Amino acid sequence: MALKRKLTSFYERLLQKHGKQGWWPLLSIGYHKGDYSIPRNAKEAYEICVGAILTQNTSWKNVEKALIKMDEVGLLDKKAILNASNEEIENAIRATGYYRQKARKLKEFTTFLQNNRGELTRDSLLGVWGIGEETADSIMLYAYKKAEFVVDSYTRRIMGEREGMFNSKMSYSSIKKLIEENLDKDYRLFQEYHALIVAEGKEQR
DNA sequence: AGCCAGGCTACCG
DNA sequence: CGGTAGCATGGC
Repeated sequence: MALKRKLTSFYERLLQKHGKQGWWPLLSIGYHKGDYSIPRNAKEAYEICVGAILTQNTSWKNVEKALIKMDEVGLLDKKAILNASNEEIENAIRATGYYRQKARKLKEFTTFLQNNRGELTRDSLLGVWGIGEETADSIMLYAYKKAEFVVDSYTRRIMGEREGMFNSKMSYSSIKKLIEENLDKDYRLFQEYHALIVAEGKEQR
């Protein structure tokens, strides 16, 4: 099939050009190229989830500042978030913008985690206020190593508009399905692919 | 000195 | 269903 070949060759091209990206970055080790064992524990997984929420329509630079501040004041922790006032959280994450909404989102998500000790699913995540399709997929893919392809604005622009692999105006779920049906369902491939698309997308500007 | 970031919800027709 | 205003700060 044509799309299958395009997806594979485009991935190879991006890999040649940008190299392995080492997503998702953690405060403790930064990027970790070629190491797909991250996260290694629940605390690291939680940091990824927090980052995924904070980076909604926000540059990673600003998210990093917020994560560092959260860490400094001890808020990069489930129990701490549940016990903190909204104002305390807002102060730590102000640099990411939308800080009132995001403070609420962090609380809603963390409450959900606590009430949900079993296996985390994409559908259950979508029921949490503040978590939409892209954030759910980012969390499943990078925090829980599940092969869920992340579709973002770069995916639409680069793969859709520029490379002509699909109509960029299609729904999130249609694009996701189309891509997933034509790639090996391997979380490491999905992690690297999405990170490479972002690298390519950031470059054009 | 604007425009735009690794989106989502609420609400409209 | 699809389309869009509002959310908000910091970087370039």
